[in-house]
Amino acid sequence: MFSTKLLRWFRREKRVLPWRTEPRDPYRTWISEVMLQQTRVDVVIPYYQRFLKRFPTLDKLAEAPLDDVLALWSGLGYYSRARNLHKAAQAAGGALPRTAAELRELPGFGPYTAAAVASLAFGEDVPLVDGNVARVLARVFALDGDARAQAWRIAPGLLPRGRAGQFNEAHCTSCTIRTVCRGRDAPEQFPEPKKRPARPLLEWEAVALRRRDGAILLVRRPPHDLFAGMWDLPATEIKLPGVRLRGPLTEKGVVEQTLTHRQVRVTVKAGRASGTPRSDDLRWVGPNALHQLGLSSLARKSLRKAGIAC
DNA sequence: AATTCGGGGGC
DNA sequence: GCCCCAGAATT
Repeated sequence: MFSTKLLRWFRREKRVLPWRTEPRDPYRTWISEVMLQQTRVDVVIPYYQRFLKRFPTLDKLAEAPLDDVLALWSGLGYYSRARNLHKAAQAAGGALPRTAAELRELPGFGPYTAAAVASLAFGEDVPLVDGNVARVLARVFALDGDARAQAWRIAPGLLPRGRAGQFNEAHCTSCTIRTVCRGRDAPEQFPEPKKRPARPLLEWEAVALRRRDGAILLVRRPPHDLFAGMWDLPATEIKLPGVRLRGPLTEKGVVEQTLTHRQVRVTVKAGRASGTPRSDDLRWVGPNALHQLGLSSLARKSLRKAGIAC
């Protein structure tokens, strides 16, 4: 009997990745590579489809308001990726540069993404190192210390000239170099496991204020803060200039979200209010507009806890 | 060289 | 609940 797990695996392996068009499109390659940073293929695909539908070209992305870009990124995490994507689209001036060195100048292009776009979409002979490459090379060569940095040093020598794109994208269905792999007998030892940092608890109280017509009061989170630039329920401690509370707040419950470096816990309250916010970062949002707004996953959890579909 | 920045899936 | 992770920017 086949397990459902096996079937799921089989389906995943057969799946067509929508950014692997022929010929390869630089814009699409770029978007997919950025979305795939720290994010699984299965999660990315629907986001990619929606994003490409809304921003089919570099120019469309450059012309779009940042808020629209963040809205399409809502739930994907690491929102600076979206802000940098937008900034880079505007800086590119109509077309992406064709070399890794030049791409590296654009915001959001680190060593990996620059090499990926240059080799996959423009055919440049440059190697790349992602987490997988670093791990494989760490095992094959028994690298200790900073495997990623050493892998970048080794990679150019492994690159078949003229086929960098093909080489960089290849994935191992089976390992054919076991016999020369120096980490074979202790694969878990290479690369050295990282020590995990503590995860301090970050806690605040937020309030879902509803106007008589059902609109919800949302605030834009400040830059350089967690979820920077995303919309959220206002914390009860912040001032709400122009907004008047109508009646008491009632507690609706607690929502939590585990992030890489923090555990976040938000106590959600609800109440009624009215008035005209005297700030661009504070606005009433109709219940039907919530789904097309740049909200973090935690913000959506908070809204649902307050009984608001989003 | 460390720290920060989200989130979901496997078990 | 605890594990993992397909990077970049900042300090």
